[in-house]
Amino acid sequence: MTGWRAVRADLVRRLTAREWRARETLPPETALAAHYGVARGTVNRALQSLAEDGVVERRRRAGTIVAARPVRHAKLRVPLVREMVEATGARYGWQLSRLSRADGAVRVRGAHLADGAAFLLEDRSINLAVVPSAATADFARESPNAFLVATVPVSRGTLNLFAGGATAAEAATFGVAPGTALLRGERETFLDGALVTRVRLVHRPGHTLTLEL
Amino acid sequence: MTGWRAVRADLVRRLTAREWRARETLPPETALAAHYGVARGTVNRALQSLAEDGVVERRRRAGTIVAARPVRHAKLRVPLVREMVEATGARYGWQLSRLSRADGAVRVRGAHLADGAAFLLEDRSINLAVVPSAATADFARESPNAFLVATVPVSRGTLNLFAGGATAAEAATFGVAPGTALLRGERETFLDGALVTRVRLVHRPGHTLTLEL
DNA sequence: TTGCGGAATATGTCTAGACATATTTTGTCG
DNA sequence: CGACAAAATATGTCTAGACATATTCCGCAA
Repeated sequence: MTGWRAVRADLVRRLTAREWRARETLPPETALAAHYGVARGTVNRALQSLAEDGVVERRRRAGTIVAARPVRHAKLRVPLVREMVEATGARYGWQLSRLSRADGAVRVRGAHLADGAAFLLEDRSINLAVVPSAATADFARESPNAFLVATVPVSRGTLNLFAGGATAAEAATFGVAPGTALLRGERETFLDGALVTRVRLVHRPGHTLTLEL
Repeated sequence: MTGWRAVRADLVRRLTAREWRARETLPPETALAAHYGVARGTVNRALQSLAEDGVVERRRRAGTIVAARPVRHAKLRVPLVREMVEATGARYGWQLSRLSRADGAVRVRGAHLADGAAFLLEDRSINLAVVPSAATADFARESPNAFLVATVPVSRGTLNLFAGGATAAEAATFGVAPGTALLRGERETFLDGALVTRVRLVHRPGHTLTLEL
């Protein structure tokens, strides 16, 4: 088998065999191309792939070096709420609890359900300046997440994760004692620098968030 | 400006303008190449980039469609412990508490410190079959993370995040009441399908893990 | 109508060559 | 020795063409 994946695989093999140490430079593309008997473009593809995974760092003229800290930026798969629920074999549902407007934003509070029981509480505000159609969306029927995914196709943002004790209301919702440790999150999504939505999430007790890298 | 980045940027613009809806197919590469006045390879680069970011999905013959769930697989930057500590302006430190061996693995327990105070507790086991040199590493001086990063340059794995109440020992270490909500993690790293290391992490009270996407 | 095989088509990838761009290295002049 | 210009070099990217591969489409036969 040849091709850029084969070249990449062999470079990974040689890297794990420690043929080159951290901060050490690999041979230039032309040398690797001659070694593997492929065009430089093929080696370039393989090395760019390794660079994207943070395994190597590349700079013009300086060459390609083994990254000092490998898994700096990794590719993760972030599961969607609906998928998380259905992965447990439960039926997914959404229940709106409160809907209000203030300061040019729609605020939606509700719960994602698994077989009718609270799975994830959500307190979201949506910027009407960026997403005017949120003013007329039917959030009783459709979860704000589903609405936004269909409305804002591409965006960037941050996700903060932390632990906190359950408030009295949360404890009642989940049927646990107040103060029970809960996984919380706060996510902000931006489009062209403008805040699209900010959401506070509270996972049900014992929930585990799995990230693959 | 031309080039694949410009093509990508314009496609993003057209996608955010909803020129094509979810599940709808974009024009084929040849048509886009003609439209932008570039070679097909340039359009291919732009579309592959969008596909990697999960904005579109591509299949041979079927064409390129707008992804139904945009942020399915996103590129995140996972911060290193040392960077997390130093980002707060504190001095980083590592303190080994226990070192033992069992079942072909080294078990290392210790704490990452911020200005001398516990920042993150770590209970790790390292598979000696995959990393024999872990048997002789000096984990009192060097944190296992630093050792592994230098020893195993490329790997894949999973990270589970959840919340849990502080045990009596953890509460004493952090100086809080037992049962205080703590952010916990369990990370497994694999190399060629073999488990390299498994580590249980306990963050200090109030800690926030930030992921950028 | 249904099943199946071949034609059509969109993406995947490779090649060879070329030029662009960012650095580093080297050489020259004070 | 130091500053600065010129040369060298490694990666970034584009092009045009070609073939590979997966999938869909379509027509024909049972």
